Amino acid sequence: MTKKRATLEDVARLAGVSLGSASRSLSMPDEVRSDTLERVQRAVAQLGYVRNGAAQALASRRTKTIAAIYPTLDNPIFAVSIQALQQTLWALGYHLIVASHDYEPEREADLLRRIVERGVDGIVLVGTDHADAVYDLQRQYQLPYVLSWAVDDARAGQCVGFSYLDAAQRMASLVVEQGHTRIALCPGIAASNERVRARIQGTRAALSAHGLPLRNDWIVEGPFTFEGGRDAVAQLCRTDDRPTALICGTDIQAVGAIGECRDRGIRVPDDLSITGSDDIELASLVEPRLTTVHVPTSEIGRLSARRIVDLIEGRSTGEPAALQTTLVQRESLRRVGRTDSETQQERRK
Amino acid sequence: MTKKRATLEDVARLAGVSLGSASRSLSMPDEVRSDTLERVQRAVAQLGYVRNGAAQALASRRTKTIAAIYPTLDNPIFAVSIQALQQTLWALGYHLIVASHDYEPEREADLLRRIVERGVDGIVLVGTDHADAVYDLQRQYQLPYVLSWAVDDARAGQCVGFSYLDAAQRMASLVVEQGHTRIALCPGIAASNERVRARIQGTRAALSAHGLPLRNDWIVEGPFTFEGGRDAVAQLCRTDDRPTALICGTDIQAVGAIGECRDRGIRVPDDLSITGSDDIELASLVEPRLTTVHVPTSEIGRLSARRIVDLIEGRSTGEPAALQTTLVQRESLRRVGRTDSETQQERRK
DNA sequence: TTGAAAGCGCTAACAA
DNA sequence: TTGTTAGCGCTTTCAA
Repeated sequence: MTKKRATLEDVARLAGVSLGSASRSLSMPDEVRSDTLERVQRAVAQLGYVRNGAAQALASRRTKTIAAIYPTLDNPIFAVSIQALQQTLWALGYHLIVASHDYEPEREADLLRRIVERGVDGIVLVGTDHADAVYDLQRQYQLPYVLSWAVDDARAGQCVGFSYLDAAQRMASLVVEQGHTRIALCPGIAASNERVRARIQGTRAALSAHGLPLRNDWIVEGPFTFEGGRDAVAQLCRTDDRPTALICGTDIQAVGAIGECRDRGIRVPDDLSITGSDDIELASLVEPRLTTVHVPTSEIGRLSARRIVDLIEGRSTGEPAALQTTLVQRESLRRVGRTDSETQQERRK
Repeated sequence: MTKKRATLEDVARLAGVSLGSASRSLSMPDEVRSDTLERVQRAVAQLGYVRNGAAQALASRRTKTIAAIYPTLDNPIFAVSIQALQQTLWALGYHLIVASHDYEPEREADLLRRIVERGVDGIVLVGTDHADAVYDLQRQYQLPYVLSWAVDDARAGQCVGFSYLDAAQRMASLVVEQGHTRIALCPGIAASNERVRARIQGTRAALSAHGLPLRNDWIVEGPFTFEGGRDAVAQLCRTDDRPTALICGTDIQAVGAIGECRDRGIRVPDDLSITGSDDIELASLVEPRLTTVHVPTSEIGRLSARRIVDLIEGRSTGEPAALQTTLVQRESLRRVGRTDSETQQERRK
């Protein structure tokens, strides 16, 4: 039973062909005569032969595997995107190695080092903000790479994402248009995260376009977790000088914020409007349902997979530069100074 | 710059030692004299040498990578578990390849075939219910494996999980103790999923222990999604003959069910009590907060990682057989025939 | 403790 | 189209 795994040589011998022909039958079936192919296939079946990936990788210098490094795998936004990435990659014949650095930039370089050592054909990263060591490794080993969740004119060919700046700007404008002037922001943690900085910048731009300030003490940084949202509300409650709207960087934070409001007896949206971003499935399930911006989560995974494979296989990539986002209006954001029933009437028109 | 990646031979030459010594310096540093080691290390640093994983794998027959096949990567329960699995595996020096079969048993065998071909040192699967082809492959290639989210006396050494039967039984008992007699179940989809079947069995056992039936038309199978929970409520609403409690197989379904109830004007828990399972973070954020069973999600990932590595490295695994779950009582389950304020008073005692 | 050398199983260039 | 053969870069006996 455990008679040592069969090798290609065994297959060739049994099929009565050369090693080369056997190899070709598997890798380029149309470059061998059909009867050769058939004999090899029969031998393969008979021996229950399976390729040895390591040998193949060593000889061909291609591992058929991609590594993806995420901040974390359990944020739903990434989980959904990874699912699409993985499915697409497998369909294209690639394996996916995943790793996460927990928002610690130095860890990312360590991970990448080990990934390089192990050998992969390409890497998928998140965003543009990486330690120099990361880019150094990429360059040194000529690793094809894709920056997902990012747009960057200088590296358009390797980016798959949307403009956080634009999304933040539009959301903030919407909030202002609803009559809010006292607006707080819970954007995430800005250090080593250009997406968070873009959010702050976009929000600030929108507010100042309407002559409103974005107060520094109302920019509450915190992690992308339910807890992060809770804490933001807690912090804003420290004084009586409170905002009427809280723009959160992610739906997760927004849901956490809503939970904290409920626990504190703050009515949403009556006392405080709250908005999110991402439009995760949960956004339309919480009470009140979340006003948010819909982002193409799965699409990013799918396109990142295609893009990295195109890059590896030397195909030109004809995908559009930046993906679109759309505002989704639900009940968690409310026109200022208006009662609930008025808002509902408005919505019915 | 792109002067061809350095090999161990280059290192050996530069260090003035043999290939063998260079190799040993990297893999078994205490089997070489310290000055040899030092010279090799210097050469490694100078050349910026990194191992070639494929060559190493080919020669040593160890890939230092584990593959994990999940039903899906974007269910929060799996995402959290994968995060822990991945972190622990990396800390132990292993890479993680992930794949998902979307609850299609045949796909799992295909994935595994490709994984075997590629070469991994071990695999992590979910549950015990797998196509014969999966176990055949495992056996044929002598692949060390761990069944996560499972307990099975016959394979205790490869299982890391808790008893779904027991958990379901205790939850159902709790519901009965709250005075419910009309109890529906939304357990997931039973085909190819022993965990779902255990839930049904456990629930039925608990009900019949109290002389109650589990009506077949109140076992509403559906996917582990928000939508699955919504649909369950929708289906139960088709007639006026309705349950007073709905036990969901996962918190995700429970949250979906609560959302559907809200949309239909069904008050939870007043008109319908709803319980979940898993105790995901969200469970305590929704309104009403979810009564559920807490399961050791991260622990399963962490222990699965340790277990598979122990198995691979021939260490004996001294972990406890089954992990524990605990009931978490919150507001979504309510004593029958009691008003909301009474329940709250009860809770205060 | 070290060096020499034989593979590991496959691909790809070359010749036939 | 096929066979031959030289590696791919490392690990691991085996002797020294």
